Amino acid sequence: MFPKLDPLLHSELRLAVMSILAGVDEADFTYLKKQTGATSGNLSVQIDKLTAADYITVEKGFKGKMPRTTCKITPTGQEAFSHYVESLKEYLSAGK
Amino acid sequence: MFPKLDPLLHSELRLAVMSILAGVDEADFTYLKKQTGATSGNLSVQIDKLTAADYITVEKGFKGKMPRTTCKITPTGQEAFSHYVESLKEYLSAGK
DNA sequence: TAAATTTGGTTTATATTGTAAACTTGTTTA
DNA sequence: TAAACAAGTTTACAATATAAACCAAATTTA
Repeated sequence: MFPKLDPLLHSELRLAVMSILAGVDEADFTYLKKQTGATSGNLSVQIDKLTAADYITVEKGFKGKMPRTTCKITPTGQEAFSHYVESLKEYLSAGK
Repeated sequence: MFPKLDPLLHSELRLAVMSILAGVDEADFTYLKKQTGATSGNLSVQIDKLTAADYITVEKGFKGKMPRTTCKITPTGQEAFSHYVESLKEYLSAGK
């Protein structure tokens, strides 16, 4: 009745990040930070976790002279995100 | 863009409990335990938290000779649950 | 009827998480 | 060249979730 929710996605910030990445080709650290309102530290940690799970990939480069970190969702990540959304719906609709 | 999610509801077990209670008049401990698959200890703790927030009320009585704990959602709880569902939708649909 | 088992929980301890604060490295600006 | 800023990372601490241990009363069984 209540499917287990992927703990990696059941986190406010990681979910927000995945939600953004699910809709765009790629997004960089600063963009994610602005959109989510997260602190750099928190964002950095959560990006690491998503990367470790192969839900996203991170590429580090430079924009001019400033470092730039670009994130992209992977197929695994897309799949996990969709699955999470489906699971969650069972929780939300159970009350109806 | 990404509203803050009520931390009390953004928890797998508490969400499941609230989801059940949102749909019925009342439910007792054992029923909640069966439906959610939670351990007694975990369920007990989470019920306490929901009670402390006045999201649910708990009534203790007896069914025959055995103790029985009955839970009911409060208007505050209903409201918080609805609000959570609405907030969450913004996360889930952002990727579209 | 005494011992073992089950029911219906609560308390406590521990492992996991989330998050903020402090730090680093390099860049721009006054 | 000193101060302020950008883009992150590391670290330390607080909050959470969860399992394990415990408890009391009722029921079953030997």
